[in-house]
Amino acid sequence: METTGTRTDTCAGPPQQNRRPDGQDRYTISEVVAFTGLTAHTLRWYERIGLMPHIDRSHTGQRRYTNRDLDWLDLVGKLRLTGMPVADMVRYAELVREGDHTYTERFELLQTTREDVLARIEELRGTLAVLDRKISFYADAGRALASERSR
Amino acid sequence: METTGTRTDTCAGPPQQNRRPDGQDRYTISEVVAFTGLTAHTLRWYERIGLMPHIDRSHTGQRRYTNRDLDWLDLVGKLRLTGMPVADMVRYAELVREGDHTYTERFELLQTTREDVLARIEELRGTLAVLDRKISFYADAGRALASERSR
DNA sequence: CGCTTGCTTGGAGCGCACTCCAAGGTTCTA
DNA sequence: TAGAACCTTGGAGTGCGCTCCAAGCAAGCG
Repeated sequence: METTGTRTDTCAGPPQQNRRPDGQDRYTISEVVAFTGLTAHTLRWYERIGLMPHIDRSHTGQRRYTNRDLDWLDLVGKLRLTGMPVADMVRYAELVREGDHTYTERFELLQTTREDVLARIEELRGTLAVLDRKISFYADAGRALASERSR
Repeated sequence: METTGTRTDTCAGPPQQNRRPDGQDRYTISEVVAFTGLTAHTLRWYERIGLMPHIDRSHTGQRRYTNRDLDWLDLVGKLRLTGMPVADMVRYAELVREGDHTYTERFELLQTTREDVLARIEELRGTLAVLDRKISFYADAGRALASERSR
């Protein structure tokens, strides 16, 4: 049976530790599932579309992830939260693979993303203001109804 | 030809005015497209899935939106920005249609949404911190490379 | 009157990000 | 050494939120 989103009982949570020290960091896919909250399907899919660096294999061909891979997945998770399309993340991954001469392009991509995140936060603040107005309206209406009932 | 996302040249922008005063507020679908930035397809689809209140029709059956409808679409737009699923918005619309006795339920739904938005903002802040760290890393690397080149 | 533009409908299609399946090989535990 | 649990692959399927299509009616204009 495929282990799919098993015991991530509580929600996402902060970056899980329990990592092994560098040198003994050869995690199976299901360990990475436990670390990241992603499914094994998604991890393999990320690899297929070029979102992952080359992943080590055991002598029988099973994936063995490293601490570096986990770090990368942390970053991907963060970028995902910003709403960045997977295609853009793949672009970034390609730049990383291409080597040092892509530093400026990566820099620009990150800065654009940063601006997007700031804009998103502002949008959400605007929405929060609207929600707060509505909520206080309903709170007032609720109080009015309650005093109506108690009369 | 279907008018689809015509002259919303600049980006979303603040809530457009140019509304007509209440009483003469009978907008065609293409006017609402101009106001909201949504497509006519999307507006009809919103109606089909129950996300809109009943929309007035002209004597020949064409939609005539009111200022109230525009207000509702503004709210929907804000909620959409929070990532709230359309199904949840439909639920909220149903509660509104069902009348006053759903006040508490609406109140709770809005409060839950408010919490979600706050959590989203916090997530984005976390991502921003990561981005800033990476950006300053690349900025340093860029400077190092520049001084390398100038030697 | 014809022409263009806009609006109507139900239903089909699309892009994204997964999500799952089938069939088979591997690894761990008792 | 049996059996359960886990891993592999390519490709197909899913759910969401639109997005578009075809065929037809309606309104304004020269």
